[in-house]
Amino acid sequence: MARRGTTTTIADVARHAGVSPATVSRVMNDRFVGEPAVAERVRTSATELGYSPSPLARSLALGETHTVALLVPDIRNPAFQAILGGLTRAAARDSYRVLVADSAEMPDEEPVLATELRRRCDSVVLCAPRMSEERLVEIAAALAPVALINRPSPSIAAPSLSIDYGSGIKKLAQHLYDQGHRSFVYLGGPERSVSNARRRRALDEFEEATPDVVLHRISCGADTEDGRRVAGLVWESRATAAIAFNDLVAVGLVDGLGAAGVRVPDDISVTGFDDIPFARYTSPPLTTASVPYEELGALAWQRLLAFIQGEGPGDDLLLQPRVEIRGSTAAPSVRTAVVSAGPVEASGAG
Amino acid sequence: MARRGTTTTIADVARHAGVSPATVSRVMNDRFVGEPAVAERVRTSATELGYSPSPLARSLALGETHTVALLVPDIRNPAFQAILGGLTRAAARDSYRVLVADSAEMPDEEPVLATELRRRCDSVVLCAPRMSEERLVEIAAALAPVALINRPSPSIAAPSLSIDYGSGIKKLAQHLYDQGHRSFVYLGGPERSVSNARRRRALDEFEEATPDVVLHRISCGADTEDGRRVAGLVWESRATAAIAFNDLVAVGLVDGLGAAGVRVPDDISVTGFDDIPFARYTSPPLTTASVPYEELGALAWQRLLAFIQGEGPGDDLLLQPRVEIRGSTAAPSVRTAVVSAGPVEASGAG
DNA sequence: ACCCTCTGTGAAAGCGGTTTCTCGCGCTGT
DNA sequence: ACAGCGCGAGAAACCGCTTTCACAGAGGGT
Repeated sequence: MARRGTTTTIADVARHAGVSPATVSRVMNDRFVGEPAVAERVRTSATELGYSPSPLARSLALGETHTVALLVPDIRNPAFQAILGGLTRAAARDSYRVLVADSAEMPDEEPVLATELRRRCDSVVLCAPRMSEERLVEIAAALAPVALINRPSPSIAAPSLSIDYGSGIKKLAQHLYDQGHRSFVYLGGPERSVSNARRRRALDEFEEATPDVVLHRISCGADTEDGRRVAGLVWESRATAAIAFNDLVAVGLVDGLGAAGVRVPDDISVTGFDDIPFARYTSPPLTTASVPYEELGALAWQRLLAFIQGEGPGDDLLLQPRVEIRGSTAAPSVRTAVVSAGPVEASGAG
Repeated sequence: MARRGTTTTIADVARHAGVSPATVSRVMNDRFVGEPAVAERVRTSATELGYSPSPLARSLALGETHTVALLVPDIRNPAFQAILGGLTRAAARDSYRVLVADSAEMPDEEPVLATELRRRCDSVVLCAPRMSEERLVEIAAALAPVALINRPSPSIAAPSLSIDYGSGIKKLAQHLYDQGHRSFVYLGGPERSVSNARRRRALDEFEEATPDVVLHRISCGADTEDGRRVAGLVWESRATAAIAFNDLVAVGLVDGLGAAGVRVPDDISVTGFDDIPFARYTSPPLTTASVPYEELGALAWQRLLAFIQGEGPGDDLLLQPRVEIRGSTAAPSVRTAVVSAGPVEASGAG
């Protein structure tokens, strides 16, 4: 904000043009219907004084800010950044701005953060909120109109856009199965992540449907470092294929395995999830499920705008990931499938 | 914004507590000095009615929004995303929020965008603005207090934080030189990028200081796709080492070269810049100059906050990149240094 | 008893716009 | 000539909060 008295206000323009503030307002908003000469006078005064209306004052008077908030659990996560990018660019086309906030993976902060954000904005996009369904429903009214990404909620009237993680993870598992793998290990994401729960459930179903498969589960996390940390555990599980929560974990896992002398995919296959821009450039290139996050952000905006403008929330959108088969998966080698001791000398982390 | 009349206002609380709005305001802001019983009454009324002050109205009255804008040329660039992350988290600690905007690499949009953003915020951080110095000076007053990232401007009183790209690129060139390379090609970034100019100038100096070096220059871009596109040109230049504008370009280049059968670093060495999180996981891992972008964002906030609070802008901060030597650089092979025709059959793109 | 200070609270004027309501004026119809 | 109408533009209320200023009442000094 400029120092008091520094900026030119609507009153200054009105005085300069010899009209009332109301007239200036009307001219500035193309709502003026009177004599063209008056409008012209106002316009020249405005440019002469370098006037532009205060968005703040307009927001207060109009009750709309042309701003939308995005709340993510971790702004450093490339997937969320991609969503942010898509949302920002799409919203910009309708001259909306995006306010970002990051709950730093603290679910308890989310409700208060979201509510506070909402007061500054016309709407808020909750991206993969970790808060409980109960809390979500609690604050839903205060947040409306709100959009949900990767967190469908049956009891809230809001546009909801999600990735079908279940279908994606099943496709990945099937791909590994088709290659001959029978012993899998799943590296789980954040405990309270809904998308993690989706993956889990899908794997449960997969396990049930294919009884000759053994599926281990490790609680891991969502970050590269998490993947690296559990490399030792993964190898010790003797699974021939690791299904990582996401690409970051997969990349960390591959790196951690490599540091311990385990080769991918020769000794163990690894899959990621998300298809972050760099997944194709890792060594080896990562087999993963491609998720159009940027598009997800853009679509969220599209739906949200319609919703803001009074249309219904629309049906839940469930985007299908597309499996990208790359170099990090291969048929299990006989050796690793049979020999119990692997090429690891000192097994990595605990 | 909520529908008119839906939210409870300060007047509602005042009425409910049997006091004046002024008193409520004072209580809510811990500026109340009267009878404790009154304060207590107000507080219970407030919680009972679920009241929280409108940030918008406060902003208008107080002349401060507790919001800061970040303007970047391309929100999808990981370097800018890292800066955004650092800024967002640092600002959050002081309960400030970040409004993001993206000029989509259109320099002419920047001044108007920045000015508009500034009206909504207490301050704006210009990240690598592509606009001319002239324009920047023109709008500086309207933007103040402003912070500059990767774009020092001698004539503007503002905190300025930059990466010493010149020093970084020289270190990379020196590293290649030490390995025996004498023929370099530089893949230039966006024409109007100041950081690109810095790199260019440093390479000019390097060329002058080491006369036995031949340095080609290719105009490229800042994205993976740009790097891939010029792979053919790079190989045709017969340079034994390619210095890419940044990691994205380097990654694209390596990929484009690989597609044409050129191996890195066997046939040609490649360096990037930035050390994005994935640089160490590419194939081969990328030799690059590590830049602490997240820290840059955090430091920017720190300086900006001090500046907002009336302290001086402080000295220009020049962060030194640290060269990370990885697998994408090696001594030039005799073959590629001598033989004019390379392993390419149909040279890649034009 | 009186004046003066001090204290707790409210009234009102901002902040910078938008919008409803009103009013004066020139025009038309009879 | 006069009622009625439409039109152009201003006055004023309002959005929700902060803050200055004023004021009533309590308390203390002489």
